[in-house]
Amino acid sequence: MAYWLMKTEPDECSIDDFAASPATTIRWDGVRNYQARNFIRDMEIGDRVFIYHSSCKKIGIAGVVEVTTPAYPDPTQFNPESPYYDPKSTQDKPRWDAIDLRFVSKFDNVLSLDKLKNLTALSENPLIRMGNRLSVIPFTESEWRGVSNLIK
DNA sequence: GCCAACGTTGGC
DNA sequence: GCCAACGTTGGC
Repeated sequence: MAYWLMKTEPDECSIDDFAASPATTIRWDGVRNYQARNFIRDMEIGDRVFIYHSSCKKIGIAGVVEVTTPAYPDPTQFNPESPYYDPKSTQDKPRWDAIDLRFVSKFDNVLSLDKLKNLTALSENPLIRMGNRLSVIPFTESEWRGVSNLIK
């Protein structure tokens, strides 16, 4: 099992959307960055994912979800109506992948970026580096544990 | 709303 | 294949 962090603007999709229907999966689509896509392709069923709320009031990690499918072609890339439409994608050669996620837990309080910056376990993690724009970030087990230890 | 960081595009 | 221009991300 591997560990990850995915960023989202809570207006778009937040931990509450997962918590609202804990038995249902939500498709994580619209990733349009090659590095992030490659990480999505590495994901496996059962992997754990921190949900990170960005560009909002309470910036930080809000909870945990799990991967319920292997990566598959992101349907929004084929849809001209979608903001994520990519005219260069074809059914034969899709460029972008999506994944399905299901609720695991919501933190009582969002674990603030400030606290994450002060966590030694994360000192090497790109999340806390200034100007970092990667929306899917792999976590080592010790990074994951370091964050999880702050929740309790 | 500002602006630094940085990925992507496109002309050469 | 270089690199300037441009667009987007995301914290503040």
